[in-house]
Amino acid sequence: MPRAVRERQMMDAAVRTFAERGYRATSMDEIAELAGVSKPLVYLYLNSKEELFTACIRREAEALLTAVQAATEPGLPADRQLWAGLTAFFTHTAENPDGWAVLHRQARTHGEPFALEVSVMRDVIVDYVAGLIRTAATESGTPRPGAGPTEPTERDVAGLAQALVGAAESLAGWVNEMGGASAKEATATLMNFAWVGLSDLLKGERWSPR
Amino acid sequence: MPRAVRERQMMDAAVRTFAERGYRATSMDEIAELAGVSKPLVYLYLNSKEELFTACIRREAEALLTAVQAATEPGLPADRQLWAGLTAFFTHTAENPDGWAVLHRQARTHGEPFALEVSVMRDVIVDYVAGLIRTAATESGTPRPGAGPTEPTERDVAGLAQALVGAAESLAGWVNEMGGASAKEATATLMNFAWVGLSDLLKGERWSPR
Amino acid sequence: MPRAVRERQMMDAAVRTFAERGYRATSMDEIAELAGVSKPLVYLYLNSKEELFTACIRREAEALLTAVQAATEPGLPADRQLWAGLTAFFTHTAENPDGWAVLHRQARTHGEPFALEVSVMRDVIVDYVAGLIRTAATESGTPRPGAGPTEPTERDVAGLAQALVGAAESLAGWVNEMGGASAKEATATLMNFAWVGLSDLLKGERWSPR
Amino acid sequence: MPRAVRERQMMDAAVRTFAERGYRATSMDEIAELAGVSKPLVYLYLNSKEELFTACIRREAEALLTAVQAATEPGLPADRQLWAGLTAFFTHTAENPDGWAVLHRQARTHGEPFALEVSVMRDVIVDYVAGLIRTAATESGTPRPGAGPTEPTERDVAGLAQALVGAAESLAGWVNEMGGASAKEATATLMNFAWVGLSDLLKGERWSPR
DNA sequence: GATGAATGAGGGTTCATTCAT
DNA sequence: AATGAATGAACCCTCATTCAT
Repeated sequence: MPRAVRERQMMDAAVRTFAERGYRATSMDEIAELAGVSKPLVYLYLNSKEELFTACIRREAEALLTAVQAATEPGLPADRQLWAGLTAFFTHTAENPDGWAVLHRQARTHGEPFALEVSVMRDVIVDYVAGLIRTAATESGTPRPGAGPTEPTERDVAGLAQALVGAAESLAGWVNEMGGASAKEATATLMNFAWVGLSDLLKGERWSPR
Repeated sequence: MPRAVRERQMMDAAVRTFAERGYRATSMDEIAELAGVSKPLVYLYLNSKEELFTACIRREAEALLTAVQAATEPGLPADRQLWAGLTAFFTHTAENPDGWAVLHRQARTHGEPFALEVSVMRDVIVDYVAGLIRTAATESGTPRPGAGPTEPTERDVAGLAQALVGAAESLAGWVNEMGGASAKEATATLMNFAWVGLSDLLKGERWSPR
Repeated sequence: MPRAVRERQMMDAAVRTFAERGYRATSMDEIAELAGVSKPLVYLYLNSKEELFTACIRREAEALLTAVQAATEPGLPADRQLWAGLTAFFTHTAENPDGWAVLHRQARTHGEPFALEVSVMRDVIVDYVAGLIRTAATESGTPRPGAGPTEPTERDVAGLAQALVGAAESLAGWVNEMGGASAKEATATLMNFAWVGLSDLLKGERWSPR
Repeated sequence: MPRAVRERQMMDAAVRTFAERGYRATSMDEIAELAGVSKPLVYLYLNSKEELFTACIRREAEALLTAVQAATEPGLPADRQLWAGLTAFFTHTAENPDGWAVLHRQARTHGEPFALEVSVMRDVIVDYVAGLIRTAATESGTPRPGAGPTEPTERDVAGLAQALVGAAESLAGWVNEMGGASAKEATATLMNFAWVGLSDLLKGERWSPR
């Protein structure tokens, strides 16, 4: 059996087990057995538990990023791009619950080396979303006359992007657990929730205490 | 030294270490050393690693819930309540980053017994937020004439609450990491992001593709 | 509460626990709790686990020996003495199953220091029984004319005594476990089994293969 | 080195150490060192201390039973069968003192799971002996005229078998300790002690107090 | 006379990792 | 290309024992 195939089997087994049990609670024996190979072979191909976990993170991160990027077409207006990206995101995480668990739960909980790996990908996404928000601000045309400052600060944009991504992550987990809610539904919820408010925000409306 | 004091020392050490390393990667030796006691004493007072972790989760969950509940006054309008709750939430998590890490990252990643513990608390919060949204829908008065259906379905409300809480959780991490943003800023970001859009949503505006 | 009483409570608890769990599996905590005192008090009175176990062995050995010796009257014929002794033995072990378990099972299984203690008592009994057998040989009068050598060798006597005591010990356990069989029944069984054959033996009868 | 060989080495070491120190006082380190392997290997092959101990008990019980059964020929008269069995028993226990110690002392002292294991074997033997006694009763021909009831009750037979086996067990220890007495001598002692009296017993003679 | 507080030491078990084949 | 055999190190937990009060 060619090496590439074997490697994929091992990583599939690893992702599944890491997702279920967590990094520390997963033993190399478990992975080897689930992959149907002997333990030394796992070491021969993937060197160590740490490298194996890192490889899993990278593979799943890349798969997720690719799925999202493939769904967005640069030419479209910002809201359409966000809509497409969210749909792809919810679809992919629903189809790859283990990969998503590894990225979202496991990688971020087991110390710097791994958290960093996924943090990079997350920053790429957050930056991308921030870009969409900025574009939307530009597209939104003239602010309502007499309204407050329209241009959100960089810090505002960063916070908004952060919040939007966080909300999406949270919904992804919810969709997986509750079942029922399709990727489309989740996307609609989030777009309504965020975009409608966002557009008002860009027109200068603000909420403030009292 | 009296037992109660020692116990608190141990749990402080435990929360800190669990937050940093994760449940499995934390050794009882580490906790004992950080608490300045011998390992058997930890067992004498807290019985087992599992019980210790559970005790940490419960303590931190209670502290967070108490902080949030103490900040909200039932009489106020929904948006003011949400604002007060969010402020308390961001303040508390910023002041207790380790406790927050245990609740948000560690407890949910290490198997049923622990995840359940924190899931209960989260559900309480999500339900509370859903209640606020429902109240807001009632308070919001007459819908814009000619607009679509105003009353959001139960499922909508649940999704919105889920997304809002998820966004808040995500921002809590961001606040902690980035440092600069104060609890007030984070609250403002989130209120603007969510509430402004929410009110439009309640008036019947919807975002839809195309 | 006077020291003597406390000490007896502790040793009662110790005998019971040692009998049930064995020496190693019994913890000082268990004994202290069952005795209703604090652990340091046990150490104050009985110094160490080893000394405590030894004290238990000695107390129970003495009680058993005393019970057996009190039952036998030196003036009687050998068979009556043996009968009286066996009755006392079965009665005492049935009434003190824990003490008997400590002597017969635990003390002999947990290494030299303890095994020796009980071995001494056992040797006293075996020697006493051997004496009875020797007396019986003398009392038995003239051997059947033409028969083989009547006087059993010292080694024979020792072996017989050993076997008799072993049989008694085995029956004691059986009586305790099966219940039902009273001390009298056990004694009768053993006397019939051993003494009848013994008297023939002394008359020169022997069993031999072929 | 092949697994089967290693396993036997480990069990040999285990039997020896358990016999000397007892179950609880024996550490897996000790066994591993005596077997000349590392501790993890012991666990890899034998799973746990408990299973290891059980395996030892089973192996030794089987070996003893096999030795005794191989020595007895079903066709022979009862006394010859008993003689052959006893000889085999004393020979085997003298040649395997550690195995005998594990069965007779350790297994019966360390709680239900183990005691049961050896209790089964002992019951097989006691039943077998009881069968021999019953056969002897039948073979013994006409009772002495005018004597009391010849047929011993079932309870009598059980008690006699119990006593005989107990005596044998006790003598086995004595043989091992004293060294000098060979298996043949021990057998002779016991046959004289028990069988001669037994035959009189079957003829209706009884011992009774006074 | 009695105890709450505390620990050094050791035992059962698991695991990531390597080597000879 | 693949594995059976083997281990150093670490972890959870328990226990006999002491001291200050």
